[in-house]
Amino acid sequence: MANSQTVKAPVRARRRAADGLGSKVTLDMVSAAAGVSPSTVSRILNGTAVVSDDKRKAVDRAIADLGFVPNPVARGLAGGRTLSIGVVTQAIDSPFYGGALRGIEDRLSVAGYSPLFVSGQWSATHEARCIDTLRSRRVDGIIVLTGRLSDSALAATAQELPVVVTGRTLKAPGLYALDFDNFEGARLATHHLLSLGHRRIAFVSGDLKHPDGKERLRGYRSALEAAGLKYEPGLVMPGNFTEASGLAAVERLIDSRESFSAIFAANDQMAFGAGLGLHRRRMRVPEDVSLVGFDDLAAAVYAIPPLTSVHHPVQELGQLAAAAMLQLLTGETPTVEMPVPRLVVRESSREYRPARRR
Amino acid sequence: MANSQTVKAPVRARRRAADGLGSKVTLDMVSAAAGVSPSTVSRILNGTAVVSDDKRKAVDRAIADLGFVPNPVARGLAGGRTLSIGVVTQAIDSPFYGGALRGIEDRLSVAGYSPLFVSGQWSATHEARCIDTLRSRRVDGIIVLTGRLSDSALAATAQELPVVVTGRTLKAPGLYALDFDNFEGARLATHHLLSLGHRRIAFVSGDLKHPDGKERLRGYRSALEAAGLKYEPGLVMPGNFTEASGLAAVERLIDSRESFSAIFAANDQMAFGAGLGLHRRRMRVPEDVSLVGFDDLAAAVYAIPPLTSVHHPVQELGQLAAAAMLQLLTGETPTVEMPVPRLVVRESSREYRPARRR
DNA sequence: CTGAAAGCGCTTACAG
DNA sequence: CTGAAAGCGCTTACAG
Repeated sequence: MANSQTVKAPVRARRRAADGLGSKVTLDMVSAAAGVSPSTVSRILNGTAVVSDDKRKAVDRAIADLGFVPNPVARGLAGGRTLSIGVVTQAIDSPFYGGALRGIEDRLSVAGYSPLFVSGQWSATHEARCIDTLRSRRVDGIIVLTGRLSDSALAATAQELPVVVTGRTLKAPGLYALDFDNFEGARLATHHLLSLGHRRIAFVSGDLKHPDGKERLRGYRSALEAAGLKYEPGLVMPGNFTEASGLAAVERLIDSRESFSAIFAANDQMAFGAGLGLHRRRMRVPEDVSLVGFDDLAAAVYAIPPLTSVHHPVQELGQLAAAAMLQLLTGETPTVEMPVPRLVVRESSREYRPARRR
Repeated sequence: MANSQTVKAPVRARRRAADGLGSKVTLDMVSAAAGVSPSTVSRILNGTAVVSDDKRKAVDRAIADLGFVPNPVARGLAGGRTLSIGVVTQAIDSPFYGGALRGIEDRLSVAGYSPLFVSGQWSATHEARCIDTLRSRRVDGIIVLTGRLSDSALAATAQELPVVVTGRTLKAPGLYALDFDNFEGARLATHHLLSLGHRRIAFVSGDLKHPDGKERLRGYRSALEAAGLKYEPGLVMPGNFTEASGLAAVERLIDSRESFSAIFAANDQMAFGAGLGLHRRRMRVPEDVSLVGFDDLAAAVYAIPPLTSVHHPVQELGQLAAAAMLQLLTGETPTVEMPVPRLVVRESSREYRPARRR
C-alpha cells in the first residue's frame, strides 16, 4: 500500500520568486509589520476570537500591503483542517457526473474550499482506496457521488469526518444523504408516453443492483399500473447505463418480435444507444417509435431528434451537496433538498399512431 | 482576494479513529517501533540516502505492522513538495477535456501524486486566479490544458515551478509543451472528403483566435489547394466549438444558398449541432450531405449516423502530460510526444453523388 | 550510514 | 482582548 515512490530528488534549486506576489510572505512577516503577535493575526484570519479594532486594522493593512495569502498546507498541519473536500466520483469524464463536479467546484470555491476529485471506477474496492487517499490528504470532509460503497462503510467513515452522499437515502451521524426522486421521474416519463396514447411501452432498464436503476423501474411499473396496464416482462430489457447496452437492448427487443410503439430508457446514454439501434433497423423516431430518456444530459438537446427526457439537475445536485458539506463543517444540520423531477418534452416523443409497419 | 471565510469553528470534537487503519500512525511511532531515528525512516521513505539493510528491514516491517501512511500535508510543509499537481482545465464537465483529466489522474496516481483540478472557464483572468490558487496550495507543478493564458505568463510561472502545457508549441525553461497536429488532422479529414469525390466542402470553423481553430482551418485550406481547388470564403462558417454554434453555422450556410455536398466541422460538438441543423432542414446524412468532425469524442460512436471524425487521443494526451510533468519533477527533460492524427471513418461520410435536390 | 536539532507556516490551549 | 510557547508530522542540512 504505502509504496515508496521512485521519484528521484526533486528540483528544488528553482528560483524562489523575488516578486511581492504573495506565496513567500508568511504570517510572521505580517505580524511583525503590524506590530502584533502571530496569534492575533491567526485569530483575525480565522475569526476565531474578538480582536480590538485598531489591531485588526493594522493587520488588515499589513496583509494588503504584503499581499499575504495564508498557506493552506501549514494551516492543514497545524489546525487540522485543509480547506479541501474530497469528492469521490465514478469517472471524472462521465457526461453525467461532470455536471455535478462542476456544481461542487462552484459552490466550494466561493467558500474558500477546494475539491479534490478521485475516481472510483465503479468499484467498491477502488472507492475504498479513494477514501484512504483522501483521508491521508487530510481533507475536511468527503462527498461521495452515488458510490458502490456499503451504507455501513459510509457510516463508518462518517464517524471520522463529515460525509455527504448522493443517490441514496441513509441516516447516520455526521452524514447527510441527498437523493433525487428517481421513482417519480420514471413515473413522469412513463406517464407522458401513456398520455400520448402509447400502450406498449418498452423499458430499457439500468443496472438493477443500483438504487437508481431499481427506483426507475419501479416508477415505470407504477405508472403502468395506474393506467390499468399490466407489467410485461417481455417489454423490459436490462441495460447497464451505457450507450452500448442501450443499443444491445433495442436489438434484443426487436429480435424478440414483441410489439411496441415507445421506448423509455432509464438514462439518456442508453437512450442514445437505443436511438442508434432503431436507426439501424430503419425505425424512425418519433414517427415509428417514441423515445424518452432520463437525466437530460447536455447532449440530449442536440440528439437527432432532440430527446425528451426527465431533467436531472446534476449541477444543482453538486451545488447542494457542497452546500450540505459546508453546513456539516460548521456543525449545522444540512437543510438542502433536491428539486422535484420534471419532464422536458422535445421531439423524440409524439402521439401514438397505429403502425404502418410491423 | 484573501477573503476570510465566514465558516465558524469547525467540528473538531469528532472521534479520532481508534482503529489501527493508518491515518493516526506517525513517522515517530514507526521510528520508535523500528528502533531507529525519524531521519532514517524519512530517508527510507524518500529513497534519499543509502540505508543499511537491517535498519531498512526493521523499518519496512514497522511500517507494515503499524499500517503507516505518510501524511502528505506534513511532507508538503517540511519538504516543500506536496505530491500534488495542479491541473487547470477550461471546464471540468467538458466532454473533450474530461478524457484528458482521466488520463492525468491515471498516470499521476501510479506515481503517488494527486491531481488538483481547477476550471479556467475559458478566461485568462480566471486562469490566472486558478494558478494563484494552485500555488497557494503548494502544488509541485502545474499542467495547463490549452489555456487562454499568454505564452509569457506561462513562461513566467514556469520560473517558479514546472509547467506542462498542451495545445500549443512553446519553449521556455521549466516548461514543456505538448501539441497535437491539428493541421494534419484537418488536412486528413478534408482529404478524406475530397477522395470521396466531394468538391464543394463547407467548413464550420472553431474559434479562430484559438490556436486549434487556426490550425484546423489551415489544414482544410491546404488539402483544398493540394487538390487544385480554390478556397471559397463563402463555404466557411465561423463557430466557437459549441453545438449551438455548429447548428447556427449550418443554418447560415443553407440560407446563403451556397451549394455544398459535404461539411467538415472543426470539432465533434459543432458537428453534432450541424447534424441537427441538417436534420431540421430535411437534409440527410450521409445521403444528401457528408459530415465529418474532429476529436472523435465518445459520443461520436453513437451519433446518428455514427460520425466520421479525426481521432484526438485525449486520454493519452492526459497521460503524456502527466508523464512529462513527472519527468520535469525529477529534473529530466521530457521526451513524450503526441501520436499522429488518424481518421476514423464511420457512417456520416460517403461518396459524392450528384444531388437530387437543390 | 545515522542522529540530534532546527525548521516548514500556521493554530491553539494556556495564561494573563 | 492578547502573548509566549508548544506542537502539527515531516524533511534536511549539519555533524559525526
